[in-house]
Amino acid sequence: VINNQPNVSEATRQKVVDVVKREGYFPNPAARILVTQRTQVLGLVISQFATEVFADPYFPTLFQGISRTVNRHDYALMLWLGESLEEEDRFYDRIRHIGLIDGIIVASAVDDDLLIDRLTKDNFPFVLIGLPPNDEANTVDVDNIHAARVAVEHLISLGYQRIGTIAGKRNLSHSRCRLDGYCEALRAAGRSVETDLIVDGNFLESSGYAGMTTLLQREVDAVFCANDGMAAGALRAVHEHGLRVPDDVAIVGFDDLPLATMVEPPLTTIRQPIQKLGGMAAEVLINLLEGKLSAPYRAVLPTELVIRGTCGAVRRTA
Amino acid sequence: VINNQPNVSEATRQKVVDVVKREGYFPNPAARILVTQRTQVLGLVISQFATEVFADPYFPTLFQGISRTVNRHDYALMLWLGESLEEEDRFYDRIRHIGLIDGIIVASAVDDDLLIDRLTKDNFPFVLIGLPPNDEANTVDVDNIHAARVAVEHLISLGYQRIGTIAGKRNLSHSRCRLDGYCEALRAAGRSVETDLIVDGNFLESSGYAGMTTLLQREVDAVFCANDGMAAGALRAVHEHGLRVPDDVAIVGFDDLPLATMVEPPLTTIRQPIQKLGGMAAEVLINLLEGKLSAPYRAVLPTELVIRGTCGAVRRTA
DNA sequence: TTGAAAGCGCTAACAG
DNA sequence: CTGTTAGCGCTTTCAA
Repeated sequence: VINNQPNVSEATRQKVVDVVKREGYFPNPAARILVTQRTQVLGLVISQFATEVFADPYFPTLFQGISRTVNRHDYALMLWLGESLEEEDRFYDRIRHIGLIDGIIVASAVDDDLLIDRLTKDNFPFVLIGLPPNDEANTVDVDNIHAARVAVEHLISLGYQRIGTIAGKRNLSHSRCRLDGYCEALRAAGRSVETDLIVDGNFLESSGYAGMTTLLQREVDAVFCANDGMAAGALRAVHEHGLRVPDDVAIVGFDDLPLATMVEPPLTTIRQPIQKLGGMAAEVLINLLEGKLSAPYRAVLPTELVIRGTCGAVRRTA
Repeated sequence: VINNQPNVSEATRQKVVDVVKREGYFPNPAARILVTQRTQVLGLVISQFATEVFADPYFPTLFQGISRTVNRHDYALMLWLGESLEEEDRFYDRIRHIGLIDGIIVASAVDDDLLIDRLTKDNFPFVLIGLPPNDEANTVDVDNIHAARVAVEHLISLGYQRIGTIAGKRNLSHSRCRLDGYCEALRAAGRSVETDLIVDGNFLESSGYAGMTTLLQREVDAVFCANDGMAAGALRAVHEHGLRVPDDVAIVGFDDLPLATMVEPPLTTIRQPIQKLGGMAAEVLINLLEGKLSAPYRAVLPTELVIRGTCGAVRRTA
């Protein structure tokens, strides 16, 4: 009766339901897990690297998307934040064997992530938010290359000449793709990619500030930042150098977080559907677990260029 | 052997350890839970109201503190984000009975939170981050009243005359305490509390902006904001009105989030040890569960006034 | 110090 | 359609 099986008479069902109500009965999940071998719990893993950017609203937004979907399917969600790298071994075992989980969402993996390797080798179900690291992995992502390309093409179409970029850490597929998109756009427009105009950041505001300080010396007139946080830092650097945005320097960000509308001028940026990305990851994982989808499954969500105030109108023609 | 019991010979122990290694054996957690009645899992609940402010770095920071402590004790962490209020009933049952958890950390409860009532009534172990809602509750918090008072006293000591405040939602103990502290400081200085100078916010940047816009019309020369996000909004409003900070208007925030140093001028604010707050909550809950602490347990963590650039030097004397 | 046995609360299979 | 039973993998107790 409890599990809504079809072959019970209405009378019996009613009787049982009554007793359940009266006694406040709940099935013991541990016993159920023991026999079904299913926990109805998903694990969400944020690897070590990400903890430094963890305060970025990107993650909470992702959580909300995941949580909503997980709740709707009557699953639960276990959270694992990576600690130091040395502990990764122990970390993996804990997640995998003590974790009581049916599958894992990996929210932010670096290249050659130990976790991904192990998961793949052990054939444990997981969905990665990012680029597929191997042929078997299930992934959910946006097309970062395309999105970045759109951003930079926007800059080009407005007539900017020396377009730099502040990239994220190179061991992240997101960062590399956005950088690739930047290069593609430049080449497609018949321009050369100057390595001088590519500086490294780490997604934090401070690194955007530092990166922009460098780029300003190299006389860029526009910059594409791999996320909004760095774009905000870049904006601050431009202002502190006594220059104006977008008159002297244009800026495009990536993410479209709330802060994009809080800075002055508001940020032109690429919107990615973060919440949906999380929801989709959870949805895919659950469907995979329930056999409604077969691995490897890949989903790509659309992005959108949001034009605000950091790029100005069309200005010069080359 | 597995559970490190004392009465096993070294030889046997070694033999077992070898086999475990070789076979890659892990005890089945469900079976263990079934018999021990302990899951070694903590639940972290963020109630419905908070989801709107969830992107504020406050929560990720709290998570990190909790997660670290939880990991160190070899516990795991289950995450529950509140959904719509109508669902609260179902939500409670899920957390409580399907949740596989030994205890709960409630990160942000509103007054008369259904969850708290139920937990208390059911005598289920939990730790609340905030003010004790009843005599039995275990809590971890900072002294918000005192902290707010220090903030406003700072403003008073610098000679500001018309000091307003942008408060958070009144159904949150944090908000009320910070407002109380504001009032206390004013009264202690022999000033009257003008209700005109108290405006309501919701912890979001936008509400700080709106609140400041109102307060500017009422000609404040200083404002205490219940969090840094609103302080950033207030700052934006002041700038857009063509006024300068701190020359025309002084601002004090609360939290000391990274953004405090990212705005211009950097924010004078109250620093609260968010990560420690989370760690302490987890620590207390675990100790409670393991009988090393007895309920009700209360911890109060210290805060600190961080002076930066939004309050200026001493200027006028009354 | 070790081995054997009971039982945690459930689901699934099968007999009535 | 309903009632009974075996067994999931562990911990705990008790006997050897």
